[in-house]
Amino acid sequence: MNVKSTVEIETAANILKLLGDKTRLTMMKLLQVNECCVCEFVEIFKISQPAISQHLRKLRDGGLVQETRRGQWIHYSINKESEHYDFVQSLLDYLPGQEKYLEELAAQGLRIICD
Amino acid sequence: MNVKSTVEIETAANILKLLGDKTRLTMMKLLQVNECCVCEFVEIFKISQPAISQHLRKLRDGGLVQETRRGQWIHYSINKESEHYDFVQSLLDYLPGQEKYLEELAAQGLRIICD
DNA sequence: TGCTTATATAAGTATATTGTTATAAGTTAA
DNA sequence: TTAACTTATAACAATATACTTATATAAGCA
Repeated sequence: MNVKSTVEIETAANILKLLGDKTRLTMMKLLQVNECCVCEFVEIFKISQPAISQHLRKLRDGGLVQETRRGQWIHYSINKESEHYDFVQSLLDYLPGQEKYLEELAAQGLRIICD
Repeated sequence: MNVKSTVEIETAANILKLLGDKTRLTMMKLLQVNECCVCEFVEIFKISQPAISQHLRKLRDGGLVQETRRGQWIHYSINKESEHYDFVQSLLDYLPGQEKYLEELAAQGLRIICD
């Protein structure tokens, strides 16, 4: 195992605050293994589209995710270039997979509409 | 390496929210290697004694730390029996040691007053 | 162009969080 | 018992957070 990098306390606290919300944490766990379209998050979570957008903005402002526009859709993915990628991944590795949400979408035929 | 236990998303979000505060995160990092008296935290952080007490209560209610009374002093330590001990430790391992605070106390002769 | 769809931003509100000061409760010792 | 000391709790205020609805922006298409 490589030497573990350290994260300054204040920086770490900010990251943990971002992840200390059920919606954002679930988003991050989904993004750990799948790129997701905003419209998918809107289907998955029981909150409004602006609320989704605001959560994603926080994650993006914190450098944890990045966005890619594909036509009229915007896909979010983990920012692998983040200075704190290892730290975040090690946290996410403790969480159970949240693929159930994607499977539900697939069952409803909603998974592919923005691919 | 042993199989990693998983922490339910909601539980993890609650723990991360607890740790997503600079004061509490620093407390936890200190407790990772030292038992600390409330009075030491009061010296270390630039907030009132009740504010310290309220942070410690949150950590205790979350099961992350435990208290031991020693005469009129109360010492806090990491709760090694916590179901989420590994998860929390793995986070703390990414943070730089905060011994500087204890060294400052020692330099002022305040480290031993409640031992 | 104008219409539809996807996403972001603005503004407002309810609640949560983090601090404060005042006070209570528990321990020690005169 | 009374006084001094340590810590916790209560009450409150300021600020932050996470929603909501309304609206703006951007892309795709008839």
